Amino acid sequence: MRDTAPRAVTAICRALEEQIEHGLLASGSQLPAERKLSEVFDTTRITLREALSQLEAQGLIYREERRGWFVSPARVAYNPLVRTHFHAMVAEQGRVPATEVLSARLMPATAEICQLLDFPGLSSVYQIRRARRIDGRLVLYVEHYLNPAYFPGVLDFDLTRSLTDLYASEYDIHYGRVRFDMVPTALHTEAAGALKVAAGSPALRIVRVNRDQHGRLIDCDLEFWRHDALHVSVEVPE
Amino acid sequence: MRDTAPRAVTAICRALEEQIEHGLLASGSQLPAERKLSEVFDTTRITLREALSQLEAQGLIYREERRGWFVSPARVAYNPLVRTHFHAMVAEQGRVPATEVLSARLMPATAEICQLLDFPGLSSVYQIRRARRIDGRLVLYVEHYLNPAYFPGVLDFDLTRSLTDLYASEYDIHYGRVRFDMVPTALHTEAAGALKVAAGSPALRIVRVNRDQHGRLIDCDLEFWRHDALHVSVEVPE
DNA sequence: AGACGGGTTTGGACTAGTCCAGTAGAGGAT
DNA sequence: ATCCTCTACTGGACTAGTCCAAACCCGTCT
Repeated sequence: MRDTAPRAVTAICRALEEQIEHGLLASGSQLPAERKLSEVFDTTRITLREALSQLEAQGLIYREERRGWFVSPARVAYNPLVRTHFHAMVAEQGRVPATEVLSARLMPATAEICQLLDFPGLSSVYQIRRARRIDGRLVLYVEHYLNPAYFPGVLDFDLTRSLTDLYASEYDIHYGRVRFDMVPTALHTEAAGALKVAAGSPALRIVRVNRDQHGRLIDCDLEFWRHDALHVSVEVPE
Repeated sequence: MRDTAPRAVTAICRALEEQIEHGLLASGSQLPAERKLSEVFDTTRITLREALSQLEAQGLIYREERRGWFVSPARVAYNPLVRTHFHAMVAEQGRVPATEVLSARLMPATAEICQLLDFPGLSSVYQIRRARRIDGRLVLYVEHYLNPAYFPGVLDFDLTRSLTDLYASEYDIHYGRVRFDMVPTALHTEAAGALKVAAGSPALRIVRVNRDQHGRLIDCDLEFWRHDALHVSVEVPE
């Protein structure tokens, strides 16, 4: 019984999965409109959208707000143990990185940031908000919080660059110990807006707390990755 | 305009979030029925369910098939760099672990397993399927694949135990290098069934490939975690 | 006490629409 | 050629239901 009549949503998912796997729908290409698809599968748009959401959760397809559905490109590998940065990491994997600065300012640190950077209450921090792309697709929203004591005048530099490079060349500060915390969750409104996707889409939240070569807490990053854009790869030595 | 009339789904999410954060809905407790909630918020069940799905994506609540919605308990920390196992890890964090064996057998290795374990085609492997709980809640579905050459007769032991311990005490084999690959995705039908949740719910897929003290590939695990059950914590030394 | 049975309640799945708000492209004015 | 406006089309949000099957509770029969 179950095999002869699987639920409609499952059937639609399978059909689309198959098309994608067999390359009939190329990576990055757009799917037909929801209304078209609901006709093709002879169902309502609600049911069809349920199926699309499921494929989105799997990471097979993604949507752009009011533009349509697209086949997800391959994920990039993210290795927290390898000391690198976004541009180098993406380029190494044969993809094209891009960064844009959304805002950069000195602001009062939130309670969360105070805790992460071991600040007393009512401290100030530099906040840099950036959005990053892979092959033109927005995949990452980051908030960087820098300890102003170590980076005077940092806002005057070109913040499109890798901060790793900037720290090294301008302040002679290099990353030492790093702590990562990765949480599968959903995008909050602000991150969703920056990535031009619906709030509540699945995401991977990565909190990085960085120390320099002297063990001092220098900055932390709050990253929100599109959940289908990466896979985390860790090689643990003996 | 946007602030005076946020969309209904967002409003419902906020209301529920607030209740949960302020402890009015205790961790693990059940929410009222969908029909009740849709009355409370004066909307349809579809809209209400949309809101619940969003909170589920965030990891704030979770559902049990045909039983209802519950407030998610706290996540456990998963540190790939610390050589430990499920039971020890969970117990250390003051939670109660449990394991059940779903099946255990010798079977032909799939193409994927052959690749991971560096087997030639048409090889055999031991497959052990298990489901694991934290505080009674099903959170993890695992498939272990063991190289039969190194673990003769392994199926005769109590497979509820930690395999790490079993390897050490019965075969004098200890974990050496380990490779992790973590992918945010959705549960496939089989894993969903074992965890008693809807297929397609968000999940974290972790593939572990393990070597022993001599550098030999001994086994690999395909893990499917409920996405709201864990956060991955990595401490990178200098 | 324990097994069975039947009704109630719950979520699961789906139909058939409406109205709204951005996007993008065609065509005309400059 | 460039800019702009207008429009068709896209997804986003939502309403108002129906039917089904599993889970649960409770009472009865053994």
